[in-house]
Amino acid sequence: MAYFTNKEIADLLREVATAYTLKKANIFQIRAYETAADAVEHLDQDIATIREQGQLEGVPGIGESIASHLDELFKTGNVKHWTEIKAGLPQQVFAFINIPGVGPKTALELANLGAESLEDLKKKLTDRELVNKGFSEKIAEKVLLGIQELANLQTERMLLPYAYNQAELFIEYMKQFPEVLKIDVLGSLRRMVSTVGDLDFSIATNKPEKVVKHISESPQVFQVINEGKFKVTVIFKSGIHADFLLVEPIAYGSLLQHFTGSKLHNIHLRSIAEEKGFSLSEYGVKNKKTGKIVPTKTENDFYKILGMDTPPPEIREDTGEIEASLAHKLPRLIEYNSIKGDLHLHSNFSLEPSHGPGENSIEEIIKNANLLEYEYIGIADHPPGFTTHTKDQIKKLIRNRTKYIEQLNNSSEAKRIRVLNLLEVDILPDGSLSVDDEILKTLDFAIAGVHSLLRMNKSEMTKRILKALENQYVKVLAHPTGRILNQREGYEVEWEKIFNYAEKNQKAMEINAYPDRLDLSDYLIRKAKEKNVKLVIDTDSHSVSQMTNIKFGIATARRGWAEYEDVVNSWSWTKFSKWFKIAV
DNA sequence: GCCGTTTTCGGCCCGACTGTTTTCAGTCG
Repeated sequence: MAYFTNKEIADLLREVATAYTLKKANIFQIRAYETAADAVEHLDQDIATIREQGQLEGVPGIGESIASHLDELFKTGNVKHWTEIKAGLPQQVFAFINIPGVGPKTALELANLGAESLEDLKKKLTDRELVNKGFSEKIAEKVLLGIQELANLQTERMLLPYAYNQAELFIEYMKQFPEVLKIDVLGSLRRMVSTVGDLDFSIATNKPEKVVKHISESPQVFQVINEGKFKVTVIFKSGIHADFLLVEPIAYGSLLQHFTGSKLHNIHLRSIAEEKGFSLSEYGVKNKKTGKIVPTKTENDFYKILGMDTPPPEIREDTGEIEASLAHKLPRLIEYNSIKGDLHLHSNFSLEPSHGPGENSIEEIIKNANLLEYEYIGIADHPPGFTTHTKDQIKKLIRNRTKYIEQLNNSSEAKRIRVLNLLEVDILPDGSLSVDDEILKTLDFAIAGVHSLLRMNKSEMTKRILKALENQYVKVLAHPTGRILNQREGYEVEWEKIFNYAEKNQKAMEINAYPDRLDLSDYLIRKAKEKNVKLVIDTDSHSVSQMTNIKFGIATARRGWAEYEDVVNSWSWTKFSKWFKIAV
């Protein structure tokens, strides 16, 4: 048995596509491998797990043949058929195709001219050795830039909030320019994917030349990579890559639709259009009989021509939204303004917490919660460390905070907002909690999370979490998978068991909106929703400035198809307190 | 090689930009 990550499998599939391309195979066979590579790369779960469950062929883009090859790969570590296809091609070709701007043909040409590795290629391009052998000078320059870019690419993708804020800044700047009639961010950022590679912008304008010039000359731009009449690619001084697509206002909706993607959504959409006699592009919907293109001003117009409702950008991943749009049965996703309270907030109350205290007082948090128009909030500090404090000390410290919160709730100033007395307790390796029941019962409820010994096998971790959830005072499982984006995968858990238990026993799963968590992931949110498990969206703020991160948690919930009924803290206080069995 | 409200065959998304092409190939999104 061998182990492969999704990325590794995607790379292997692309290598086969490359080999097929160079051996002039059927274009559709090549495309099938490329589609499969994209599908695997964008999966939100482990392909190895999917295979264990016998579900490989359920992945759109993977059919009987590729599924059996993948099976062979996992069993033996390689695939005979793929080795045969790749036979006779220089190995370095498969390294060169990773260079932006270099495809199969160029990669092979470079290898045939004597470049033996990326390092060697860089040297031989810089020395002009390959140019002297007849390689195009201009392309050589592009390849050198590409090699530089590849080095940058191998650093991590941007976290969603960072990408979002960077895009907002540039949009503000562009809006000052009178020829920019409309500007939006597109691509994975518009779909609110948890990490973002580069930024795409759409611009409606009647003077594209002027706008192109304005972008190229903007003080934020470090380098212009490509500059056409309707398309500009630049690198910002921040190192971020950005594409700008320009179109006249009458076709703006088509452009928005086209570059929001996802790619898989669009490919599926085009096959639907094909059946109906249409052809789709960023310029509009073309009637194939008359050859006439109908530009669409809005996305709604675009989808309407196809007989569809407009799916929210967050769910355009070809995971059922196209069928739902056609049937006019799209989910009514939770809205960005529908959260009534953030339950996971850390204050600076002197509780001598075991880890990270918050920066602000409970009063400051209340003030901010009022600005966000919340009805209730949860102060969920970490409890005092049980290794550094005696039981009596812990009890006393928590009692102090309980009294303090009671006073706040009784004072006239806090009347508008109900402050919940919570703690974020640790789930210890054996599934017990870091705080005794005697103390937990003085709270409104407890949020429990795994913070130590993250590497545990799947069934032990499942037992550990289940045991914690069995505690009657624990109502929420914090950041359930423990993933840290760009740093570590979540721990492995038998989610089906956890979700079944949670549904039966009124335990909520948290969607933690902290920028590098976004945990649960969109994929697991959808699984939870299908089991009718309730969710809460929290920010885990350690400073009041972080409380606006809630929108990224909502976005992730929307990506998981979550609706109002699924998210407990989108409910009014009356309904919310009833579900949590909080004495009013 | 994948896929199916024309399902086991016969189709398969669409266009911009670049380079060097004088009508197109390669790459990208």
